[in-house]
Amino acid sequence: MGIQRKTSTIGLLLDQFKKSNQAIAAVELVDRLKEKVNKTTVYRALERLEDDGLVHSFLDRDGIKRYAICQDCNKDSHVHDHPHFQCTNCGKVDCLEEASVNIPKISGRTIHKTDVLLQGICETCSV
Amino acid sequence: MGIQRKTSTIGLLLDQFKKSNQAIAAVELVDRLKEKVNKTTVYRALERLEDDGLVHSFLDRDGIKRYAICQDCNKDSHVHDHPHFQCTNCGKVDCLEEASVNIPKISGRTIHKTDVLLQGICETCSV
DNA sequence: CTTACTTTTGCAACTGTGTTGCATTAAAAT
DNA sequence: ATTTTAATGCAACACAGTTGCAAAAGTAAG
Repeated sequence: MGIQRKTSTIGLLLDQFKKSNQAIAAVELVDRLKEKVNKTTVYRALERLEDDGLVHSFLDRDGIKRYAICQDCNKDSHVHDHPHFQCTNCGKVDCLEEASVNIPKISGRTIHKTDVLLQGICETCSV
Repeated sequence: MGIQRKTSTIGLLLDQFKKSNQAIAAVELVDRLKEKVNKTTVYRALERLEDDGLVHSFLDRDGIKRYAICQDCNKDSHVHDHPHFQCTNCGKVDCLEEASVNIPKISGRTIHKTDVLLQGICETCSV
């Protein structure tokens, strides 16, 4: 349904995304805002942000829902073909906007969505 | 820890995988065997099968754990770089053993595991 | 075939993420 | 200021998967 009203929850969430370029777990956002906003509200506000193309969501290696800022999306066009990277050491997740993954044609099947989750060691953890 | 004893649970599970080439949800297996085996036992037996390289597991679009037969794995070598395909209409999931996805090098990060979940319409549903 | 040893199982209770229904609050339009 | 309806809080729920522990069942040894 998208965002109809500018509420404080929406503002607080956008602030969180501005602080870093990482994909943040929904539970993490619930926790960060727990003094100010109810968890149901956080989940529902994230849905609205996603409907409007401001953020996109995906599941990480643990099946936990994560949200990250969108670069060039809006209410009508959401394209998220970029892979995501999760560090197996620190657990952080990044969008790899610059990397493109080539998906081969699969006979008999029509592909509409591609989810790529790469796992390994990030720069910070590889010292 | 792997399989130490040939139990009926292990046999029942392998039978299920022999029936089709699809990736079966753990909950689905629990349900199929619910008259014969306790759900905890199913989860633990699947773990053992995976340890021995007989099956591999991954999360589907809903974050549900699915298991599928391995082609050429064993206790020491598990390689599962093939993509998985989930039909958005019927929900079925297949291993695309033949398709290979090309993952670009990512500067500063070492990739150890690649999970690719393609979503779209399968042959049966596209009529 | 009996015994001893250890893996596997069943049960019950629990975790954790995410969802639902409903009454209340608060944007925003009139 | 009043009305409208989106957004919120709360409590209860849903559901996949896990844990601890006692009982059962493989397996090897005698």
